Amino acid sequence: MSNSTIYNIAIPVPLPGTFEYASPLPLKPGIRVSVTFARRRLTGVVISLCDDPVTPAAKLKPIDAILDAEPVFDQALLNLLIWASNYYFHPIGEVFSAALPSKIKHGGALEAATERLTLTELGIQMAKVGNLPRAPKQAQLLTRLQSSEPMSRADLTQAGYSAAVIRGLIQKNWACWRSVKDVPANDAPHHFKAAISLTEAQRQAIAAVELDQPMTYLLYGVTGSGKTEVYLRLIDQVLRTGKQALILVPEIALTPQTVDRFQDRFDCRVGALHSGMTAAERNRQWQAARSGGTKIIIGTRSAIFTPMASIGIIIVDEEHDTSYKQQDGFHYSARDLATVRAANEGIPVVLGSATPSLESIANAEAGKYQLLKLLDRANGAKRERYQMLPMPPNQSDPLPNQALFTEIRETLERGEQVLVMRNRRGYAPVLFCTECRWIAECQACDARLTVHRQQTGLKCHHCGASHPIPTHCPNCSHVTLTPVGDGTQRLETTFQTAFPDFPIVRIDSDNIKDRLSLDRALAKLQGGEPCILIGTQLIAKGHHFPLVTLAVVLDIDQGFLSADFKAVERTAQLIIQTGGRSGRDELAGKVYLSSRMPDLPGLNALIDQDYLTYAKQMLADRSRYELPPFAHHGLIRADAKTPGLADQLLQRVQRLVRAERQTEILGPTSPAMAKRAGWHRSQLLISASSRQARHKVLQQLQVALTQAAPRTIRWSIDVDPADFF
DNA sequence: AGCACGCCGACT
DNA sequence: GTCGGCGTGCTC
Repeated sequence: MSNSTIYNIAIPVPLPGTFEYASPLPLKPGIRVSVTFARRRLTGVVISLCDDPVTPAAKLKPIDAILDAEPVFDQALLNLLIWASNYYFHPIGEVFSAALPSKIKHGGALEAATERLTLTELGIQMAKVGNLPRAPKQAQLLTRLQSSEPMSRADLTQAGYSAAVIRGLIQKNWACWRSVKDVPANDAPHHFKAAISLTEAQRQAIAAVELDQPMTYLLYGVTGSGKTEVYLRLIDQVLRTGKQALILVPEIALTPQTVDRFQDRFDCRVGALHSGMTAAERNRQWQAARSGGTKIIIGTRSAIFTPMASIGIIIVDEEHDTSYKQQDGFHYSARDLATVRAANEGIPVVLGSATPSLESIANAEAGKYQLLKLLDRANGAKRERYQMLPMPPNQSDPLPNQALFTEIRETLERGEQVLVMRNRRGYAPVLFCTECRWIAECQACDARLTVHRQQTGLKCHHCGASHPIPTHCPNCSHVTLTPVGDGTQRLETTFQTAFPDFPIVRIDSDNIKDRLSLDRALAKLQGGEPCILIGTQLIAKGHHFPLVTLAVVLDIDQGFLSADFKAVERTAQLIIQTGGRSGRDELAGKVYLSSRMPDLPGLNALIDQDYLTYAKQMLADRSRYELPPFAHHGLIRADAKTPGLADQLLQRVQRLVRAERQTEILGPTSPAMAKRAGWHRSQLLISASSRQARHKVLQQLQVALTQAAPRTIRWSIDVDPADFF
C-alpha cells in the first residue's frame, strides 16, 4: 500500500472520532465509501485527507469500494456536521447517520443524473406554436416544459412520460439533457402570487433583510401580524436569484398544511421532509433538494441537514418551539445549527416567533441578531386581553368557578366559540384511595399513573405501561378508589354536562393521531357553530380559531412553581400562543388565566404589556442567578438498572476532572424522576461562563466516561439542555 | 452498536 | 454431552 493515500472516514458507530483507511485513488471529501470495520461491511463518508496517520500499518485497511462520483455533502455542509459533532460531543459517524436518508446511509445509489430535460431555443419556439397533431404526448410534454422548470428523469417518470416521448423531443432537437448547473439561474420560471398587500411593518422587515449577507434576523411578530407573508416575500426574492429556500417548522401534525400554504402561493415544486413520510418518499425529497429540483424545502428538525444545490435563505418558524431540540441520542438544536449553517454558507437566516426564546432575545440585545418587529395584527384587530382568574387555594381540581361558567354560557349564546387549554391529557392525573390514601404509581417509574376513560386503563405517560383500573384498593381492598384532578377527557365530560346544548371538540394526542382526525376536529370548528374546544398545548400550535372570543388557560401555577428554571419561559410562551389563537377582526379575544396564587410575581407585565416586556424581565432574573443564556450549561446523564450505580459512576468521574476557572460542576443529583422505565438515573450539571470553558470540562468528562463506564450503565452528554428530566 | 469469544446452567 | 445465557474486548 506504498502508493496509496490515507483518509479520515466517518463510520456509523457510537465511537468518537474518525477512522483511517487507505486508497490508491484520489477521493473528494463528502463521498461515501464501503469499508470493513470490525469484521462488518459499513458505509462511511470521507471527511478529509489524513496528514499525519497514527494507525499502525498492520491495522490499516483499504477502502473496498467508492460509492459516489460526486460528494453527497458539499464542503459547507460537511463543515456543519463536523462542527455539530464537536459542539454536541456526539460521534461523528452517528451525526452523518442523522443527516442521511436510510437508503443513502446504507449505500444506496444517488439519483444518477442531476440532469434535467430542458427546452432548447427551437423547443421554446415550437411550444409557442403548439402544433404537433401526430404526437399528442410530445406536444403535452413540450407545453409542460414551457410552463414549468426543467424536469429530472424521476419527475418525468412520475408524470407518466415514457422514454419514447422524451427521445422524440430530443431527436427533433427541441429538448436536451442539461446538468442543473448549466441551466441559467434566472431561467427557471416561478410564479408568485402577491395577493395580499403589505403593512408598513412588513415592508420594513422585508427591506431590512440583506439576501447576500450572512446575518441572523429575529422576526418578533405578534400572532396575526403576518410573519408568513414576510417569509413568502423573502423566499420569492431568493428564488428570483435562482437560489433555494429552506424552511424549518416545528414537529407537529400541522406540517402538511404549511406545505399546502406555500404550494398555494408558488408555482414551483415545494418539497417536504418530516417524520410522517415513508423512507422512499423521504429519499426522493432529499435527492430533489440536493439536485436543485425543488426550490423550496419545508421540513422539521432533521431537515437542517438537507444538502441543497444552491441555498439562499433559511427560515426557522416558531423558533422558540422545543421540538427543534432533539431529546434523545444526538442532542442537537436545529435552530442553533441553522444559524451556524447560514454563517457557513454566507446567507441570511430568519428566526420567527410571537414568543421568541430568551436566548434569541438576548442575542438580539447583544447585537448578534438583528431584531425585526411586527407589533400589530395585520387586519387591524386588537390584541387579546388577559385577566387573572383566581381559584380557591384549597380546591383540589382547577375546575372553572361559577362566574366563569356564566361567562362561557354568555359567549356560547352569542354564537361565539370558547377555548379551554389544560395541559394534561387523560381523565384524571391521580387515582386515590379515600380510605387509606393509597395512590396508583408506575412500577417502572417514579411517577403516578394517569386514569384514562377512553381505551380505559391506568397509563404511565413516561414509559407507556398500561394496567386495568382496579375496582378495589390493592392496599386496603375497599371500594374507595377515586380519580382526582382534571385531565382533558374529564373536562370534556364536565363541560358536556354543564352545556348539553353545545358540542365539545377535544384536541390532544390521545385523540388526534394523524392529519385526518385533526381535519375532522377542525372542520367542526370551522363550521362556525358555537362550541367549546378543549385541548392540551397541541391547540396552541399552528392553528388559528377566528371564532373563538374567550380562551381559558387552566392552572398556570405549575409552570411558575416548577423547579426547572425554563418552565417559566415555556409557560409564558404557552399562554401567549394560546391567547393568540383567539379573536377575530372586529372582536378582540379575552383570555383568562386560572391560578391559585393571587399574585404571581411580575406576571402583570405579560398581562398588561406584551411578551417582549415580560421576556426582558425573565432575562433579568436569569442574569441575576447566572442562568442561561448568561451561563452555558452541559448535562451528563447516566442510567443503570441497579440503584446507585449511575450515581457512583458520576461521583467517580467528577473527581477525575481538572477544575476550570469560572466553571462549576453540580452533582451528581437525582433528576425530578429518579427512576424511569426501570432505569435508575443520575446527572451532573456543568455551568460555565464561556462556551470554551464548558467545552474543556465536557471533553474531560467524555474521556473519563468512555474509560470508566461499564456497559451496564448508559450515559450521554447534552449540550445546552432544554430541560432537566 | 455489532460481533466474536468465553465461561457457566438446564435440556434433547 | 451441547445449546445458549450475556459479560467484556475490539473496532482504523
